[in-house]
Amino acid sequence: MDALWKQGSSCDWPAATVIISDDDDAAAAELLRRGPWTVDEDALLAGYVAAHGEGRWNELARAAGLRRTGKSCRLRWLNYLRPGVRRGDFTPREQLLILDLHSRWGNRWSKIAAHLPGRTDNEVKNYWRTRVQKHAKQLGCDVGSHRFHDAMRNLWMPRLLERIHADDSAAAVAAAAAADNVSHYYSAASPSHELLSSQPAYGNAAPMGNCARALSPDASSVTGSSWSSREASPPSQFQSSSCSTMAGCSTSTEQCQNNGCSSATSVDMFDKSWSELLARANHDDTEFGLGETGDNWWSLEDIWEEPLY
DNA sequence: AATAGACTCAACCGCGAGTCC
DNA sequence: TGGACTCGCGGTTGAGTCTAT
Repeated sequence: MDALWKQGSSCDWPAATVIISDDDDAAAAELLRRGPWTVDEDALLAGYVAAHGEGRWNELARAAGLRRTGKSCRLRWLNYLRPGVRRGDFTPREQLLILDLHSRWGNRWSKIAAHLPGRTDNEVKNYWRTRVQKHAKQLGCDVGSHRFHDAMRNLWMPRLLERIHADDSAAAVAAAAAADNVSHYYSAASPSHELLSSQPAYGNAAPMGNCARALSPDASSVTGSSWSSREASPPSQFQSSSCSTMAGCSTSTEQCQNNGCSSATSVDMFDKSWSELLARANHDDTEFGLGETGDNWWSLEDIWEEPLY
């Protein structure tokens, strides 16, 4: 379609792009808006869906008086207006789950997003393309390569686990202090999953410890081995990490940063430490455990043996 | 302060599958 | 059976924002 694009300055809608069809007769009826949605359009769409429900998007668009395609309405509703849509940075738990599920299913964004309550396939896809592929580029390899998968398993995922443990530990300590009952938490010598069980449930998701299992029907087909399933401790590059202990990261943001960790307020905590870890791995002549894993991909279940809640 | 390049993410596009007539 | 239509998915784009120089 050789459509003519212009800014819709003459219509009563806020400035936006409209399509004028080449067909003169249809032009008047084919004024379709594109580009960012306005508040009015959002209200119109949300109100109509609330009253009549989802589905039949083309018909809905016409009936609601929206100068949008049904496709556009559906996308706007699902990715933005739908109740329960979560916005903002991905938490370390979500990042870890994305890495794991992508290793199983590949670019099945909607399937992956279905296991991240409130997240859309578009968000997951964007996260992968911007964050993950950026790291692959830094490594000079493809995201589908063994090298990158091993880097994720041996560098990225343990780092995320550290962060999750640190955050949860700090939160637990804070909660205990607030209750003026700190000694109870330390003297109980409780395993982490008991400690963390006091944490509020994340969204509507199942607890992550169970999540990796419950949400992975084909988990049995994943046969990859990893350091945690064969060793009692992480690879050397992580044992030597200045931030390899929970205490190293949980005491304070400042200390964490001084120790070489990313800020506790930085959700994509690996961004700032990627180069550092990469350099360390190269210095240690580490090939990301490629030889140890053979042809098998890593699995979240391999490195996440104890429930986090 | 200005500019260029990098990055993010909302939105669009094309295509295949499913449904209806 | 097959054509029209709808839906949903994955890939791509580009405007706005951020960051480095």
